[in-house]
Amino acid sequence: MFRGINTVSVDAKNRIALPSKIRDVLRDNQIVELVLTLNPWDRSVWIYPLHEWVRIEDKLSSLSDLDTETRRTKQIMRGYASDVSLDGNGRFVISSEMIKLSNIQKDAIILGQGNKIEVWDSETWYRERDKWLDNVAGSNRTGNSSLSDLSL
Amino acid sequence: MFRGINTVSVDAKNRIALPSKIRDVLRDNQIVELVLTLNPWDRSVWIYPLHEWVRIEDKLSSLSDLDTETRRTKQIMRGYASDVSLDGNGRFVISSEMIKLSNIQKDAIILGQGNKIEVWDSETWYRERDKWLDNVAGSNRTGNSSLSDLSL
DNA sequence: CCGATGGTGGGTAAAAGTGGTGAAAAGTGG
DNA sequence: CCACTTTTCACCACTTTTACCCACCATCGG
Repeated sequence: MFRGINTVSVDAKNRIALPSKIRDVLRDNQIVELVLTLNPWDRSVWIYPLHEWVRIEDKLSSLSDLDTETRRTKQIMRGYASDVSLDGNGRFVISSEMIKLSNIQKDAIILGQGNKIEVWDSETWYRERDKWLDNVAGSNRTGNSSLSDLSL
Repeated sequence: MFRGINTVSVDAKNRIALPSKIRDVLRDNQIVELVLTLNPWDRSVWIYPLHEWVRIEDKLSSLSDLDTETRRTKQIMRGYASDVSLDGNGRFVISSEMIKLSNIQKDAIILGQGNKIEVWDSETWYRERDKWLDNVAGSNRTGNSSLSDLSL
């Protein structure tokens, strides 16, 4: 569904314009409601179509409240989820809280990632990308268990 | 149902304004009666729609009184439960007793959590959140039990 | 060269958030 | 039972934030 990479800018009012390619996908699939949340591993932002997010939310709700770590997972993933509404120019507002967490500066990167969209601080993205590329180039391919299944 | 995070302030009269996003959900679902109680595990405040609270109250009632820990849970959760009424500006009063128990200072955090709303002291929340984030960042993704089942 | 489209910046009216006052109600002591 | 004090709650007023709208610029294609 979502694929490709785009550079976007964050303006003084914390607005980010969704690339028109992405908006085309949303229109073609009649997706009007989006939900934004934190990707805690990369500290990037995830944007899901609502129906996809509801699926995840339901799973979270079914987890127990007795274990502290699990409770925190629920609290943070659901707590940092917020509805995304686009203005007339296809822009959405990203809260300053989320800006801080994801360290997004003036320039950001939007990555299409199948069922979701990722938003990264551009510098962070390039650094992580290069780190991974360098790492992969030098290593033996079979060393990574989850990748070894791929026939590329 | 409830999701998202908001910062709110507690004024000199112990009033807290429910964020408009939350109020929208209440209106859309025709929820007018709310019940507030203590979340004994996190020392935060839980706010339930009345019909949800009744369900929990029934569950609590069905628990045995023989085990001390269970009895205390019943006593605290039911004992500290009180009706919440909103003023014309969508604010409710939190008792000074509850303030003390949850250590809520001037700044508080409101978290949407599915069938309920949580209210935290902001400093406590950020500390707990950062602890969890650091933990997630340091661990391999598959190492975290509560997250491993989620296909995000 | 010109028009269409995507991206960017900014102004303004409306809404949300916050602080305060006064009347009513509840609580307390004589 | 009454008088007095304290608390509570509904209402008003001000400040800040948000969202909507319009205008401009840059780029691309005909």
